[in-house]
Amino acid sequence: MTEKKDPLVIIAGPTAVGKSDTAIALAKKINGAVISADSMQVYQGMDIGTAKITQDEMQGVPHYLIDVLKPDEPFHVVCFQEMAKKAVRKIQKAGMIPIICGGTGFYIQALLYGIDFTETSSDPTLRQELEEIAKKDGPEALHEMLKEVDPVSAETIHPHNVKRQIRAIEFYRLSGTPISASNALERQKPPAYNAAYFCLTMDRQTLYARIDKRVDLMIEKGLLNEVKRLYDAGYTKEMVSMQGLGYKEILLHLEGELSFEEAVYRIKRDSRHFAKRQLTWMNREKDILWIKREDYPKTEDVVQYMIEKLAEKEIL
RNA sequence: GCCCAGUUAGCUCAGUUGGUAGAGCAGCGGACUGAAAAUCCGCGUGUCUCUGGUUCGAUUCCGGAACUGGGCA
Repeated sequence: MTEKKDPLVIIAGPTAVGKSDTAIALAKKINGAVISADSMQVYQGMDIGTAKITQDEMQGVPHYLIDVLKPDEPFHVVCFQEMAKKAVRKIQKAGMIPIICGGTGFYIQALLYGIDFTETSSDPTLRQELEEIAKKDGPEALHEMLKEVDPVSAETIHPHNVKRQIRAIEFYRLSGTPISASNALERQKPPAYNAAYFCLTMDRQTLYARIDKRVDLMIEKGLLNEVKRLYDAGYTKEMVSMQGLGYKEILLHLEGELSFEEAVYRIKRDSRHFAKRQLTWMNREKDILWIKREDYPKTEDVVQYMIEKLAEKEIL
């Protein structure tokens, strides 16, 4: 407790709950700058489907980690962590307060707790090999492999969850230690910042109605054309960016596998599922300050509440 | 008006040779530490449309009614 940790404001919550607006309103009040914690808004040319805020909407508030990559460039937690850390420092140097705003809980966790990913990297060739094994001999074959090198992970990771099994095996191959041991260690870390972790939420029905409406709006704004443009530019559904909600479905439609109607239906449905997953993640995060939109219908009320909390935590 | 077919979970439909029923989707819950808008897991009681009859017992068989869809007038 000798040195004081750097301040950090976090605004999280499910998709369509109103995070971006809140972040801008707060930033204007407290001289803040926004760092997007979003795995899709980093990509250029993906504006409508990610509900990315426009230059106008930013109202002069600086934004980081938006439009920084081309859709064929890789992006993942470690990229996020590095870039976000840098952005935090830069914002602090400018005498401003960093506001993390986004719905990717995993990313926020990685930054907040300073999870150490550096001891291993990733190995695309190995991943591919393991993927083939899963395809040929079934996911159970991978599970058998995992059991040998990391029985603890084999217990926790479901045999059908190919992605997580691959990562666990990869981790062991590269580091010589089981990922389960590393995770157990990392889990004990205290937050690396003096953070106020806000999570916006609202009644499920209202949220779902907002999601459906927002998807309709995306269609009106020309999501189809946006995806067509990306498709024509040669971006394919194998890319991480094109697995974003709204993109993968429209892509299937463009390739003739889905009617437009079905694509839209799926975007709405999967966005609802996504929102639920986001909430599940937040539910188990520690020290979250929940804000129910029913209790604070106006953005200015939310901001007012946040400022009170920030003062309590001596962030302001 | 007549003739067929249907009516079972929020939706689409199985099924019960008569012993009160189950899939997919939706919905709900959960996991997650270098793909995370990804990936994966768990959860199924509902007047079996209503109403008479046969039967120890009917959602199931028979009669009638209502509604829906199709055909003929």
